[in-house]
Amino acid sequence: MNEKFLKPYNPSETEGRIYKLWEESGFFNPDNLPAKRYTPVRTDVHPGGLDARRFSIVMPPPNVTGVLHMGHALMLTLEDSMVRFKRMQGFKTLWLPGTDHAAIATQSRVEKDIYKSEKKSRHDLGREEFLKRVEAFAKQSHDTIISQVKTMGASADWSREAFTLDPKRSLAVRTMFKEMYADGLIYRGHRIVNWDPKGQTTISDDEIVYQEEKTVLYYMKYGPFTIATSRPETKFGDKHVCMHPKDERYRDYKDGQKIDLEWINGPITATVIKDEAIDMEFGSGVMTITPWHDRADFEIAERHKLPREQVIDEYGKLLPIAGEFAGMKITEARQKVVRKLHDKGLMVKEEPYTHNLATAERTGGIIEPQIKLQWFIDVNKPIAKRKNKTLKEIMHEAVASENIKILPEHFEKTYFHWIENLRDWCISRQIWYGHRVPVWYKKHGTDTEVYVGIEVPTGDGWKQDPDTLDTWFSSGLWTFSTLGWPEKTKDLELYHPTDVLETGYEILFFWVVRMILMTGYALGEVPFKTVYLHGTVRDGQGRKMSKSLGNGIDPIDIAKKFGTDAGRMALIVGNTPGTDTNISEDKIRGYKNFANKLWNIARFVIENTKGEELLPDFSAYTPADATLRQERHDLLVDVTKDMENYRFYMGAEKLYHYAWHTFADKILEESKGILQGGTAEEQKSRKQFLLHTLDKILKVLHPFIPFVTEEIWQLWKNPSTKEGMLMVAEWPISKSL
RNA sequence: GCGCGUUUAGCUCAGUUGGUUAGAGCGUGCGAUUCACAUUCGCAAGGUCGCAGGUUCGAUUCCUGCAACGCGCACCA
Repeated sequence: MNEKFLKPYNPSETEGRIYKLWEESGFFNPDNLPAKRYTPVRTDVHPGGLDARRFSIVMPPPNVTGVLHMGHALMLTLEDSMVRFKRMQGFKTLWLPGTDHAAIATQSRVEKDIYKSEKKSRHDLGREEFLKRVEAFAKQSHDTIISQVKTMGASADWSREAFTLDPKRSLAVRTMFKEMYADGLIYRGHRIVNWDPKGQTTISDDEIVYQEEKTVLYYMKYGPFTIATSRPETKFGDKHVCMHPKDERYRDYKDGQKIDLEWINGPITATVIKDEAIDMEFGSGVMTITPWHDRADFEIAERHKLPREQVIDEYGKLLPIAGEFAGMKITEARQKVVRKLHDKGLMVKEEPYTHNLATAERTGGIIEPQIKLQWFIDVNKPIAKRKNKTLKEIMHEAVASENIKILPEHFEKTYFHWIENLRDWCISRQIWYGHRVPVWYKKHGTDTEVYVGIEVPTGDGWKQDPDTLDTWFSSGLWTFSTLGWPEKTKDLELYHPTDVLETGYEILFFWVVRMILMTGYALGEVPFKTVYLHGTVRDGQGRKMSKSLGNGIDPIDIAKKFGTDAGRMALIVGNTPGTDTNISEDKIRGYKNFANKLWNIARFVIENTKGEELLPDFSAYTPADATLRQERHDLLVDVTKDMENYRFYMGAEKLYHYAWHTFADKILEESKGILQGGTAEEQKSRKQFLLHTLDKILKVLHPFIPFVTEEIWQLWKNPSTKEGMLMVAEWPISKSL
């Protein structure tokens, strides 16, 4: 027996070495898996001769913005467990890793750093220099993240690693943009968008976070009417007063009627507008509209073809239309406008009011709706090459047809609900880091020629659109851009659609739906068959981990302190899909002890079976051992079912319980007597049972706790070839259930 | 406002299609332990399965209503 077993299991001495062993074997790459077991050609199942027994997952690419957190650790643990399980089952298994450039997040992070150290803005540096800085940061951050992903034991194929902004993915992005433009799905137009004054860019509806704000609702005199607003500082240009056509209180006022009245900065002429969008119950049932800075107002103005005027600039300051208030920040202007309204006798009353304030997810900036010329994806346009279905319909059908299953199932309702409310997707961003919009303009007198293409146009005078694309545009292509699209590669044919997309539920709308959209459009198929959504990892008391609370747990610290396996097991057990999970050092410590328990189980079995070889076909078990063998078999069948049905939380717990409280506590204890006082037959039977059980336990636990199981396996079996590694050993329940 | 989820032991949570005495980990109490175990083992205490109805031979599980908490979406000036 190896001397190592005389000491407790030491993860920090083991894990790096074992990972290296796996990596050097080449088996992370499915092309290198031993042909005999992994490439049964099943032309009957998959016409064209491709291997039907293949399994693929693309890794949700971590952002190159920071370091690995517990959410990543959970994602990696679940996916690695799936991948290792399938690999052992003999599937040609690909787990394709990568990272995301995370445009806004990365750019704002670097901007902040530069401002801190040099007091310079990106404009001080210029586009080219700034991008150099971002790329340097991204590179460094990438290296950190990747090494941390490896620390978690991820058996991903690094030879296929991708980055959302590398040349191949950029080609995919430009190709997609061009195709969608040609099909009329991508268009450019003046629309009201979410403007983030802090980040100096538009953002999509999904990048908004609403925060409750206690504020004041001001009632003001507007000629014969009383109007209510929480934002008096935007009202300078309001020259249209709206009410519901059926509102009896205002039946004497006709649509289009002109009314002269005294307003903030002097007399104006207002026009009456009747529109059904007005809520008669709210306030006085009358409102003025500010089409440039409010979506609902914008829509009313569109319906009635009303002029629109900008009141607030891109930095949140008032424009000359505000008269004496021009140049002020809106927060400052509000108080002064209120005072003036009081002075002029236009203020009727003030009421406390609670509403939701829209803020930018990444920068925290307060969103100011603005009308801007932007690029959009039309989600309601019939697509000729997709049987005249719209993108909305494509997304809806993918899940309604059960071509995609979402776990847990109730998220399917949330998914449909989201699609119903979906508006055109604004994809252009006024930031510098990211995929530049592949559109070039050339002026011919007053006309502008537009070129949309993959390559830079030839000839002089072309200027590229300054904007970049929403980072989710490139992430939306992830399942197929990573496999080589737009080229028709063997990988694409073999591994797409992927089998599982495993990610956090908070990212369902950002990412999962956009992959379904992009893939449905580009390939006419689904990007994956199953979506497994995991919950948020919280602290031991169920609080969100945050810097300010200081309650964060760093997966890399955990790996050092307790071992990666302990952290992985703690993340798996009791963690059902879609539900948040609490994790504490106490829980992790428990699984560190489990790794050590397994270590000692191995020591006991090896020590007590000296001279006995594991006989694969042994069947001369005593009746008692035959019963134990049947129980073990039933358990493994059960666990295999759990694995195939994504009940990892349950499979892992059952194995933990069996290994510790059945095998160790009962069977090993009982074996002490048999091995000393039993007959030769009894001893032989029991030794075989112990050897077989250790062998199988190591195999089935390997997907969850790969390091300690592989280490024991290596010390015990001392395999002469890399094919003898536990990582590629055969799953003990042979048939797929 | 619309929708979704949760409510089970002191704490954190499981409980797959309704079926014996409802489970785990941690914690607590008692005992054992140089014999695989940087510890471990044995035993024990502890639950009206949120509340009220309904379906059923039988409900923690299915249905309805209510309550508390959490989340998502939308938003009214």
